[in-house]
Amino acid sequence: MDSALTFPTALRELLRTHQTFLSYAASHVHTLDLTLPQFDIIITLGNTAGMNFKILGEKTLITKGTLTGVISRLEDKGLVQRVASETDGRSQIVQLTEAGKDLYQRTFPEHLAFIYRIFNDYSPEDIATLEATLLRLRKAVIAARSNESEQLVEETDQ
Amino acid sequence: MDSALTFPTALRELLRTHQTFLSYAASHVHTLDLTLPQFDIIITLGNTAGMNFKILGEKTLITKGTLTGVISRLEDKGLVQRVASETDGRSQIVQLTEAGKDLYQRTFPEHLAFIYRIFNDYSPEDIATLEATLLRLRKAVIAARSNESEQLVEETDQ
DNA sequence: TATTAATTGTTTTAATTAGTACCAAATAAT
DNA sequence: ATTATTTGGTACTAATTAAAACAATTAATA
Repeated sequence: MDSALTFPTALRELLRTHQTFLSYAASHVHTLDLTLPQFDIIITLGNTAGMNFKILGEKTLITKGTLTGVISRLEDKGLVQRVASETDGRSQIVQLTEAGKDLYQRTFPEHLAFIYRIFNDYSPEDIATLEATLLRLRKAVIAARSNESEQLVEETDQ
Repeated sequence: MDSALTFPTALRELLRTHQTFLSYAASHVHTLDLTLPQFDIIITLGNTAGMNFKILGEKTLITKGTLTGVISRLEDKGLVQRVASETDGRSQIVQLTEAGKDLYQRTFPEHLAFIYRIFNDYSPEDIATLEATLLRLRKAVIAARSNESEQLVEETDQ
């Protein structure tokens, strides 16, 4: 009767796997004297003409407040630059500088190889299964979140 | 030829799923005026006689430096207390206060129900598959990490 | 047109995070 | 018994994070 009284193993495993992966990825990125969020910006901007904070934040999962600081530090390192948008007076376009493009060209393939090493023993089908399993879980969380308001109504008459 | 030049979808999905879950869990925990790490400490200490920083850090995935601050803030709130270990002069035992036990008893079942709502459409087999899929990925990351030194040797003769 | 509402990015605050250095206590090695 | 090493927790720094408040701009509406 006590099996329902513990935190779900699957979710603990999600947290542990996430942490293990981040630390693996960071071990490579730190050799470039960059943090993980900083490198994420570099590879997101690579081979593009740049994008505004809103889009960049959506792609990297970094919220706008944090993004201001991350971009500023990359600007201090001379890797990205802010350019005022011509079409929207509120928008700043972030793009790689020449040094940023150089860094991207030089390090991204090597980083990808480092990351893909994880899937050494995975078949393409295994990878597809992994993606589907994670996507299903994310959608299940979103569904639970949607039901939150209904539940709140139910819980008021206790 | 360009399919290998993008960040793996499966890992992007891992990051997105993780973030979505954390934000879901936080939406409940914040109603208790606690942060996620703080609540994690409370439920880890619940129904135990307390434990030292080392074990507590391993269970919650919080590194020792961070743990000092989290425990101090919970102490300020009167929910946990530090007690010197009787068997090891270096160790501090962290345990719930009466107020902490009250909070745990009152909120943990409700939190679990909130979390388990995610698995509404999962069969027991689905959950087992999810756990196995995540565990396999974590072990694959650990394996890649182990091979890191060998790779470094190979890469020296370029 | 005038007003209101929504959007974009910055700022600020409190907390967490990883990492390093540090201290005291405990254990191991000699 | 002494020395060296390891271990447990704290202190400190730089960076990230979420959240809220804010100014400037744009969009929507009356």
